[in-house]
Amino acid sequence: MAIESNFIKTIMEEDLASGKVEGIITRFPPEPNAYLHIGHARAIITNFELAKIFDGKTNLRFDDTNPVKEDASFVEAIKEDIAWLGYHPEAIYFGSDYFEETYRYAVKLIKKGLAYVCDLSQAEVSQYRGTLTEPGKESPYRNRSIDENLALFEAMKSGKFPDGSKTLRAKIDMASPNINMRDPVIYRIIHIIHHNTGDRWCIYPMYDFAHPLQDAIEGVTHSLCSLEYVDHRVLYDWFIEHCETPHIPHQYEFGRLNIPQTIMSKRYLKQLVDSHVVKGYDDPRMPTLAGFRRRGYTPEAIKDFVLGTGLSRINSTASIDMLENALRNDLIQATKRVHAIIDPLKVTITNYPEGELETMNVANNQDNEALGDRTLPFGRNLLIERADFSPEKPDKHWKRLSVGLEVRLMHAYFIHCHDVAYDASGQIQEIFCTYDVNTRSGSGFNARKPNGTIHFVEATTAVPATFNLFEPLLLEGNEELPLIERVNPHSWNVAQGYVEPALEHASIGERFQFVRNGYFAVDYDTLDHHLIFNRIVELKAGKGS
RNA sequence: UGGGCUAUGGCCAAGUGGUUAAGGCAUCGGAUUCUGACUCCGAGACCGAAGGUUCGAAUCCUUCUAGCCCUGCCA
Repeated sequence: MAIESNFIKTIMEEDLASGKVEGIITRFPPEPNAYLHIGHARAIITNFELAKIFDGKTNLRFDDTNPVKEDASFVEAIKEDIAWLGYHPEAIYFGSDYFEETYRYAVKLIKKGLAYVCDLSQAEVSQYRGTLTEPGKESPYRNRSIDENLALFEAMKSGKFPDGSKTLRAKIDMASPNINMRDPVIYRIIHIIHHNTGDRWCIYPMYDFAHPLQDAIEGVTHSLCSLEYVDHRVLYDWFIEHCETPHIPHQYEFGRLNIPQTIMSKRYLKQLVDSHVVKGYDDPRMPTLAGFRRRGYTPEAIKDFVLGTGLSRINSTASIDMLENALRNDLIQATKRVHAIIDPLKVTITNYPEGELETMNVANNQDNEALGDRTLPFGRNLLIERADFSPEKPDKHWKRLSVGLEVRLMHAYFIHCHDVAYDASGQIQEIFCTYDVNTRSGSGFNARKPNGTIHFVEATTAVPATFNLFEPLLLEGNEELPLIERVNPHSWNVAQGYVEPALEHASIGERFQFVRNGYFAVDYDTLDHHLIFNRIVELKAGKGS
């Protein structure tokens, strides 16, 4: 799927046409303080796809200007997720690579009388800032001389002052209705080891100051970000203008993409991991890209979802159906369609000779010859899905097996049920059927129509398997409750069942359509010849079910 | 009257003055089917509200309403 038309694409086309820019350069700038989640996919895909359309470039830039929150381990995880999505950045940068340059721009602002060292405490700065409806007051340190500011800033840089004792602030307008313009702090003192620059620096630029400069340094033409930065754009432009960067980038904002009941906040994701509600950021129930990957989602599906969802200046909430539909669309042509019985019910074919077995040759995917074919055993002892049998036909829409009814076993024969055995507790233990030799799959038999088609597995050759039927972690219930209590506690259900022998050597990560049971992927934790499958997504329900 | 952003069918979303307002998801009918899957037909909005400009407006203007963002030395 290609990117749909959207307002940013239009802007780029116009900029190119008018000669405002010569080429498109975008960037994806994550802060390395958590794993990427499905919400980030929109930003990643938008930046890369847009640049691709115009034969431009996209950088990956780690926005690491706050060493107290960031960690090198996240850098690797983020790189991996982006590569998984199929994107290869033109270059990988760190905001911290530009600390020297950023510092020089700060000095430049001081020299122009546009920045000053402020001794106000954090609380005082907050007080002086005013409120949403009242203007702020100017800092008493606002009019220090340029020389004094230069000396003080130099001293800040060389570690003469403790954390929080001083800041460098841009001198703009304490009465601005836009609070971001009320002399924003642009440098703060933090004595800590930075994951990239070690102890070389003890002053760190703020996002608002660093980001436009990073964009300028890299030659970014269209700096895309989310809606909450709209109010920051004037500041962005102010820094670009007054720092007189050789290159002038522009910021454009778009809305975030949410999924209902899904946790889309780094803070909460961290909480789930730290509290062991999940087994890690890549737990298959997590809405992280790593979680989706582990669960068996394909990057193509995520891309199609994001692209199909479009882009606008609205924070939108796309239904999970869209994501699942994108996944099914990808999987339906890419996966082998095989048989698995998740909740087995014994079937004995009473007129089939004991001890005999025959095999059916079946295509792995009737719509994709490239997937080859396999053999499927058939014999006297079979297993079918418990839900595919009812002692009596429940209603006229029933298209499965009942006593007195005949159904087709997919890729095999018609069977007719004539008896049911119950155990002591009244549960159905086993059913007895006869088969019709003339109805063998592929024989072209069409003398009569079966009541439906169900799938099966031959009991003596079937391979035991464990099915993880988990649901993604969803938030439910009272929004007042703590997050941990709102997470669906039964999100990981396990079933023991069987798969056909062809799957015995399935490889980790391989995906299948289990006919009538949905799509599954072989999980990482394959144990002792015992296959484990994660359910990725269910088949569409269809009418009457 | 702090500032900013947004408002198109259940959910996304094209559309930037001119035929019956694209498309996807979901839903509901129907056909087909060796998966009740897939596929294939068919069905739905007068564009937040009210005015106004215009021969003509979802697209321009006015007013109103609703939602979201902003008072980190976070990003």
